[in-house]
Amino acid sequence: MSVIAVIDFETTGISPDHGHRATEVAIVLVEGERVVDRFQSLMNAGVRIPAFITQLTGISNAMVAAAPAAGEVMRQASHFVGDAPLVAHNASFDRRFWVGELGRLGLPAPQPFACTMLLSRRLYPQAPNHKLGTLVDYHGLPRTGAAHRALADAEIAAALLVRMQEDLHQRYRLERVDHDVLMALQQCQRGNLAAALSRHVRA
DNA sequence: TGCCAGGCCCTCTTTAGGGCCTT
Repeated sequence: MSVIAVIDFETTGISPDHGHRATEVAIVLVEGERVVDRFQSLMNAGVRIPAFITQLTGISNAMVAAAPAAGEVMRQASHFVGDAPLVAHNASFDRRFWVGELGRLGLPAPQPFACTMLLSRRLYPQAPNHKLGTLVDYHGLPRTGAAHRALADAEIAAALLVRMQEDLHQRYRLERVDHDVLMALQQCQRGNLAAALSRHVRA
């Protein structure tokens, strides 16, 4: 059974192109409907954390100063993910930091990204909104830690992914819900889910 | 101190604009 890596970054801002850096990364490996492994670390990128980010995440300059260097952590994260495809909530954000931080080390970032926010918009258009915190309550998913910390958010995104896999399996009688199915669903037009998934339906 | 983005999606659209989502 294929493994999917669910990733979440905490950062100093929203744009690596403007010098913002990662402060924490967490990765949860999901196999089928089970979490089989976890990776989490603060990292020191040598930049100051704005006060409002500390207020949001609880991650302070002192915490990051005592953490391993960003390069060391990202090498470990890259090794941990390996060839597994990635999933994140609002993946365009985490993908930029994944590519940006690995790029600083001269490391490739070839993994395809699927996005639980885009998938949620497809699957649950009736949800109040598609923020991670809202979807936790909407689906009654367990909270495993403080929001806006990397591991807690990655665990929640992984639980959301499993819930989506279960719903896809039931709604569309899919043989298996792997990363290819998620990408097909993500890229299809709204209201056209069944057609997009037809080649994955059990005979 | 306050600001800095980008991809997706919807609609009073497509020769555009604005909301959502992430930190």
